[in-house]
Amino acid sequence: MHTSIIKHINNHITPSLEDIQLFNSVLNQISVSKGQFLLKPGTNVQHEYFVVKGCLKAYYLDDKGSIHIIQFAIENWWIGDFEAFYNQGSSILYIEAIEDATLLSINYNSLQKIYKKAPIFERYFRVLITQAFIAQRKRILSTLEKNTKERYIEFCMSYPNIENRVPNYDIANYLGVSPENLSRVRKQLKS
Amino acid sequence: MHTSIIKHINNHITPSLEDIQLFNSVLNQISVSKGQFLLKPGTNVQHEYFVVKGCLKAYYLDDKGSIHIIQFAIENWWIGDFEAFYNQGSSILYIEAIEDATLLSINYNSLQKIYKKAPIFERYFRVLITQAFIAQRKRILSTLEKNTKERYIEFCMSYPNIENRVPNYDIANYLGVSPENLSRVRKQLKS
DNA sequence: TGTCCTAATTGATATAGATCAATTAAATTG
DNA sequence: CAATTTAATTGATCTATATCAATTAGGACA
Repeated sequence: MHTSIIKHINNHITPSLEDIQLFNSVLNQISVSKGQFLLKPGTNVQHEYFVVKGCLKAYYLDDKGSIHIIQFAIENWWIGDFEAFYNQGSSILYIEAIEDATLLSINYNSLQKIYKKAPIFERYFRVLITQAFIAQRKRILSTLEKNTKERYIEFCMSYPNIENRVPNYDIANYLGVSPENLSRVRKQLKS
Repeated sequence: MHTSIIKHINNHITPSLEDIQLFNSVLNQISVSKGQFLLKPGTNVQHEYFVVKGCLKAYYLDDKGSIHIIQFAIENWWIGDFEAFYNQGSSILYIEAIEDATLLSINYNSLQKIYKKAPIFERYFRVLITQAFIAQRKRILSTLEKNTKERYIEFCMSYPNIENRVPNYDIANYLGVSPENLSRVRKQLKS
């Protein structure tokens, strides 16, 4: 039994034991070490991933060769190219481990079967996506409303302790500012 | 029967006739005229709204008194304070009609009952929220990646014909730029 | 149809943050 | 643990866009 994800599920829905066993049975455990990729653009996306241990980032590489970080994921977060997974298309994102990581993967077809046999999992994923939606709205509002300093503070609070797990240039990238600028902001915050 | 929303539902799921009738039975039709508010901050959010006709905007008013537009909605879009609705909390958003509008509202408790009796609607809303999630991710990426001109073009393409329905200062606000700047950008695009 | 009000445009200036370049600090690795 | 690579900091400019102020254009309505 993959206890960490089951705990996570039980925090959101109250499935029967059979439901849990069904869900548990389709999970696969994966390890990636720091710097390795879980996903690259062009790959057909068959899986979403639950983080048991470690830290990862999902990013987009644009035409000009610039990276844009979409999401960090730490313990008990789901990560993946959600759009491609949902449309069963090919990925536009890189997902790279920032720390050695242990993950659980779930396959698209397995998930569809689960929805059929145990529809309560529709709710689980609806709740998760709703929360992710709300978090994104916060991020958009934050960009519109706040300056770099305020957004850095907000970021540190919403991803607890992440500033010690993720390089600053990644945080700067996530916030959409230059590493130099973030460095100056952090200096101000110290004093 | 509220045909426009039923058509919309049928585009996403294949419910039984009874399911449809159940859903239809809990909808209420509402009219708001241009400039009127569908929702204001502090209100307990009991409803989400489907736009039958018209155009609306949802925005947040920050501490400094600045407005930030979260979303426009035209025909066949859902609008509301999704976070507050989901948490059954009080609104932080204004929703205001930009044109005279006809809407269908659904009540939170009714929706919970529908989820129980006709769980296929869990799927309907999961799909909608997933699409909204994806659209938001695009908006975040767009902000990170593109300059004002590129984002204005992208905006016009993704909300078809909206530049003729919505004032430019609202579009500027949505994009997070000043009206003056957007005006200059539009001038460039003409030539 | 003219008056009033709101929106859009244009010009001049200010500023947050980007970029470029150099230096220092911290992590990796043989 | 020394050597090398990678990240963070600092300083000096540059630039996109904000802000402020004034003018023009459009729409709504009496």
